[in-house]
Amino acid sequence: MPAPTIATVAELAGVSTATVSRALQRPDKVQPQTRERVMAAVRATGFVPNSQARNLRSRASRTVILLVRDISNPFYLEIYKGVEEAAVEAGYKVLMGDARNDDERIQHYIDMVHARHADGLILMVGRFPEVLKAELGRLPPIVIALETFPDLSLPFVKIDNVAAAAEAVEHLVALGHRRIAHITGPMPETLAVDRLAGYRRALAAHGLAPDEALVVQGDFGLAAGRAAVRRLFETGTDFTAIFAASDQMAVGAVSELRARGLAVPDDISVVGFDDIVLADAFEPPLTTIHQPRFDIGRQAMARMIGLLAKEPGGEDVVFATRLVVRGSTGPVKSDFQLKRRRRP
Amino acid sequence: MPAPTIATVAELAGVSTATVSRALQRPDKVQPQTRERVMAAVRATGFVPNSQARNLRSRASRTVILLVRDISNPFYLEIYKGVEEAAVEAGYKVLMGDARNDDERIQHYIDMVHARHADGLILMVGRFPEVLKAELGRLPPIVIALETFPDLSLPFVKIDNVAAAAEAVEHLVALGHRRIAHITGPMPETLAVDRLAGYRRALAAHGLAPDEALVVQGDFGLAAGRAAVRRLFETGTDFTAIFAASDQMAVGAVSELRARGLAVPDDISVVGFDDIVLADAFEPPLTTIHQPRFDIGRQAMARMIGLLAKEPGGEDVVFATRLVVRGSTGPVKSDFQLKRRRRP
DNA sequence: CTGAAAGCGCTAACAT
DNA sequence: ATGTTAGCGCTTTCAG
Repeated sequence: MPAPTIATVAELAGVSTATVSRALQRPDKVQPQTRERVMAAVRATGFVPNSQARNLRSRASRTVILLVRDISNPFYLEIYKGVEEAAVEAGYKVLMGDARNDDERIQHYIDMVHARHADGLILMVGRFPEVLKAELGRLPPIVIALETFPDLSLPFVKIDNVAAAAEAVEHLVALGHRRIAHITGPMPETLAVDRLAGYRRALAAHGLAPDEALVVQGDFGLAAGRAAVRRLFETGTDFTAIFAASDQMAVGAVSELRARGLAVPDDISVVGFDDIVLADAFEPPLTTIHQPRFDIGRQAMARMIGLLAKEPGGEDVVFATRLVVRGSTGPVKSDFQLKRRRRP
Repeated sequence: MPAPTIATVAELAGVSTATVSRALQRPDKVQPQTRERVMAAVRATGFVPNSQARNLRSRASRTVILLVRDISNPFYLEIYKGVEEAAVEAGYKVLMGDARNDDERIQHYIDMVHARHADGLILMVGRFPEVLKAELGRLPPIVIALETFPDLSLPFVKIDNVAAAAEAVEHLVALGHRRIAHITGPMPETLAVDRLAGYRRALAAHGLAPDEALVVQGDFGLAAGRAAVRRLFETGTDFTAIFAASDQMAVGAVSELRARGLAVPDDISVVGFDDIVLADAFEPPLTTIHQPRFDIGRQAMARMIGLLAKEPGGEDVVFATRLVVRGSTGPVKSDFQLKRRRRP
């Protein structure tokens, strides 16, 4: 037998299809006893409304695309969880897209909004997609999460990266470190720029002269952390601590330091950023900046729902971060120069 | 102005809407020059087909739900990537659902198939959902990935867990270990059962007597790895190596061993399962079983696409795994008992 | 090869 | 409060 439609239910309940629709969508618009008859018929037939027909008519898909920079980064998992939970509660679906910094893929996901596969876009990508710049006038509903694009005034949910980075560096300074290296994110993305600014601000606040040799560019990935440490050694730069703009890079840095016979934190202290799931299981447990990922996800989706419902309110939110001090940072060692010479 | 529809294009091209539809869907069914006129009109209007209207008519959603056991496990990321890539290529979308071992959530995702939000289900959950058992006769298209449910004959993509687990244990035996503990997955799920079977098979193959005190149940999560080690100590069980049924548990176990003053691999060797992204950045780098996650994801989606297209073929696939030997395993130490007494 | 016309299953507008 | 009617935008017969 074919799947029951609204007409099947209407016939069985002895009402019109419009009444069935109303009983299901706006129960208060129909008399209790009629509603009960309809509900009984729904149960009897096992009717499930066809969402496509409904969406076609109501011109909505009740789907949101979460477009992330790089799906391989476990950082996004907790965010997705928050987004998904808020979505399910509100009867929305979430498609997660992997931007891979690839314009073609980004275009693909944006086209999906035009093709009515999705109603809106939660962006967590490093730069504002070129394809969207072309049509700034008629953008689909967009919420920016974590990232920011200074020129645009779009609703956002984020953290204060400058302050968080400064806090991380303050922590190292308080431990006596003076030669603090920084592994940045991919410049000139705002995330990377802001964290670098926080690093510089903290140094300046303590009268420490900036040294460009201490700043190495990365891309948030594990391999970049390793490469950055290699580079610091190649340039013969002295340092006793590293502030990495992501945990993945911090982990890579620790791994490379160790390969060169240096101990963390005994020889070099390392601070990360993100507090990924395995940060506290790592050896040594990683000192890092914790972000309330789940809440960020939930809030981003909540804003999106407000946007789609054309509700007036909706405040941009800046979430608080906190420094989590674990085992990868310790007091500076004065005999570092000696140890350094031992390396192969 | 409202979004252009197929009628807008038809008018501009001076053809009927049916011809526009054909030019777009089955270009070979329309004369080259007509097609060119249509395409020009499409470009001129910026027309994007409304997927909802199309799907309503063609009774498909071109969407697949990937239902995973626990989204927090980074293990699934690479699988998702594989699924998503195959999906995008074939014009499909992927919704990732978090089962959380919660029947209500699972029900929610299954309802989505009935409501035509999705065409099929790729299952990566520990047990076959109760809600589906009730309707074994008219199941939606389902592909089982990684997991297996012995009673059901559904298309699957998996690895040989028994053989892989046996290989892991063989490796420990070859290093001289005789007292090898095993931290299982959640019993009685097939994944956990199979890996335990592989562990036992390898022991038996070398004439090592099974000892139930060496087997501790876990749930694949980090905390379970820690708890399992605590339990081994509480029961006063002797062991020189651990085979954990997941990397997350292996990491938890290492962390707990270290907290008790034991070194890995000097005092205890540890083998994991999965080869998660951070496995080789971990200290010590984790010896583990590598699974071709991306390919498993791709293949699962490929099978689903075949299923939906009602193509005849479609072979069940068993992917090869491989043992990756890193730093967390080493030769057994004979003075282990002595060290053991030093612990707090 | 192309056009006319009939829906897919639902909801919104307009009646009553 | 309920019913009637008219589509949403597309694909798919069926004719020609």
